[in-house]
Amino acid sequence: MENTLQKKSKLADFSPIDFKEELNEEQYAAVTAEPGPALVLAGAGSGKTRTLTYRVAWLISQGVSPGEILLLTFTNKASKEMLKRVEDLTGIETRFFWGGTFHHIGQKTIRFHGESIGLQKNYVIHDQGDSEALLSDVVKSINSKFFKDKANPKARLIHEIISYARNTRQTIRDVINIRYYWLDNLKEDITQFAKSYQEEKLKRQVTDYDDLLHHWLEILKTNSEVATYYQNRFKHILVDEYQDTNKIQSDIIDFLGINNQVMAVGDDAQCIYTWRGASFENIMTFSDRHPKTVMHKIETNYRSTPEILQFANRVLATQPIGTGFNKELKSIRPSGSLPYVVPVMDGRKQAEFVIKRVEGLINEGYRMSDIAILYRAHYHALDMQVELSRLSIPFVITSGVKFFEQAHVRDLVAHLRFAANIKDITVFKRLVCLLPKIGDVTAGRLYSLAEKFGDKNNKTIIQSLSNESVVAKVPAEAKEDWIDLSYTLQDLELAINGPSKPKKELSLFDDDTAEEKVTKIHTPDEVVKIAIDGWYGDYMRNVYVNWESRRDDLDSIVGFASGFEDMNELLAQLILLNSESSDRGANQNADAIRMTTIHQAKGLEYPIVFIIGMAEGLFPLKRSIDNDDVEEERRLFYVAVTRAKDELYICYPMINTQNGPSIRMGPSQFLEILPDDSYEILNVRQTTNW
DNA sequence: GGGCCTACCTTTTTT
DNA sequence: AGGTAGGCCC
Repeated sequence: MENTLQKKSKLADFSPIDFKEELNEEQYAAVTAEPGPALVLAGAGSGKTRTLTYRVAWLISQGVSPGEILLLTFTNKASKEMLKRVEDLTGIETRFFWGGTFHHIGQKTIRFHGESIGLQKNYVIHDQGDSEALLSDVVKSINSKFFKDKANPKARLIHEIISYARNTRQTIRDVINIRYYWLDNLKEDITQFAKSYQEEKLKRQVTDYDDLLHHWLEILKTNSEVATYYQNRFKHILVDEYQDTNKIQSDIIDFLGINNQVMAVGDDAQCIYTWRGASFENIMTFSDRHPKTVMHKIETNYRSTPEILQFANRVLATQPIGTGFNKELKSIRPSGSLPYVVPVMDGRKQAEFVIKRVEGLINEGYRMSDIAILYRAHYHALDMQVELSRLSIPFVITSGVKFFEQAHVRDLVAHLRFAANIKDITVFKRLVCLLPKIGDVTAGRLYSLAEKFGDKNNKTIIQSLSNESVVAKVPAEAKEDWIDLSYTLQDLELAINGPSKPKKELSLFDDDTAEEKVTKIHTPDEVVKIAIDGWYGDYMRNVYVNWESRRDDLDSIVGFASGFEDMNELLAQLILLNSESSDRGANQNADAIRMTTIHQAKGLEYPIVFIIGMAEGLFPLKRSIDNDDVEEERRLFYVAVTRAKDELYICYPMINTQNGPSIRMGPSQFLEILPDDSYEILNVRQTTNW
């Protein structure tokens, strides 16, 4: 009770919010809804995030404490945006809420309660690459010749199948029957691989992304005390982008929301993650699973001109009948120009057009940061990037090479991860394979050797690495590096865990509490610094021509780490935030053109939007057409279109020069199907003087 | 057998 | 720019 009052007084420092004044009627109804299950259908640009954040503020104003609210989102970007706006609005720091992506909250729950399913607090998360590497090892250990047969799928595809099965909670047999029928003869093998893979991960104390959801649900289901705690603790569960939840995510929400406290917010027309198991069935059947659900529709669009909205509505109207909830966005803005469709010769000409038009827009008074260039796939933006760089036009690209996926960043993080969890042989291999003459096989052998030596002599694996008996088996050319690396790892192990605890049970006479005081456990940023100053810092100088800029990247991780108190939390974030893009070309906050994939632009808005590569085969992608996934691409197009506030340009190259011989292309079927008066065609040759 | 080097290809989207 | 198959060397 006192606690609640304190939080309220904090809010009181802020000017009180006049909910009625600041929201429209539709929004107000959703924001102030009575407790109970609610489904908020909020169309694009209708103030979905606004509604969500005001809902939080409303709940706080009603005496709910931040700790009783769970905020779930789908992507890091959405989560960051939402938490920031909640903080701006309520003045309450975001750390008082449980908020973040599903994976983030799952990770946290497992960190607290993982023992019951066999995971220690120091378990480590594997990213895509690690997961595939481990799976590949598992497959080889079961059938050493499996990958020798070129007809067999690669680890990547097998992982994709296993992942899809888990996210949709289907058996691997079913998934293969439906989506991978050509692998029919491998059903049993892959099922076996999946089982062993699962066991191996547990043994190694690692999880992949999917485990973060799976173990989370598992803990809730098998541990009624924990389940009851969270079910009662979270008085309000708010789920953003509900249309993009997959089966396991909706199961988690349903389970946590047993007391009818879920408010799901979403837009079925913007479901664009079915390839990851998202199912807009979830949103369509929400009220069946949550009886007495109150539905709120928010359809007033504040973002776009009537012309752009009409275009968007027409795109939706071309969906097959009965695909989603009926909705029609209503604009309140004054009329603007029709969307422009711009045929261009090729990627180069497309870039030229965009740049020329950008110059015009700047003269009209727009800022660079008002302009976004959206595309279906990273590689569609290649020409664009080249031209912008050539003319030194500032741009921020939130796609392509991801910061945390670059080799040197992963290498550095591998040090920390291995020191934190020495059972993780996958990450060990990644590290020592950097040394000359050490490959996958030798790395595995050396690991076993150190493990055995450690067991016998009551030392950790890392302590054993520099022992003569192990070093003796290291290839001559690698010895020097090996020893340096060992010392660095030993420093890290000490810095992370403090003085070594003997691996076996403590003897009765050990006074480990006294020991703890001798060496302090370092903060995460200090640990990162140790890693950079260790073996790797020297190594990278010899390997990378541009080692200085890479070194800067690593140094920036020290800064990132200083925001963390707990090493495990830092490591989890380093993996889960891997979509955090590097700010190449310009600073994130700089006045620069934004370039992103449509997926990453979801939830964002820009005065001016260029959609490039709007040709049949590029958007929808040929592959989607082949796989019968065109409807999802259409929703994606809808998302792209509804990002625009004032002006929308849709360009399509007529010749594809990407790989090999030039191929003629036509406009996207999504354009062809629209009535002619939905847009205006711009003939580039006649419009050279904007 | 194991590792290295070169040429090729990768991916559609994210955690 | 990073990962990988195929050919070659130890």
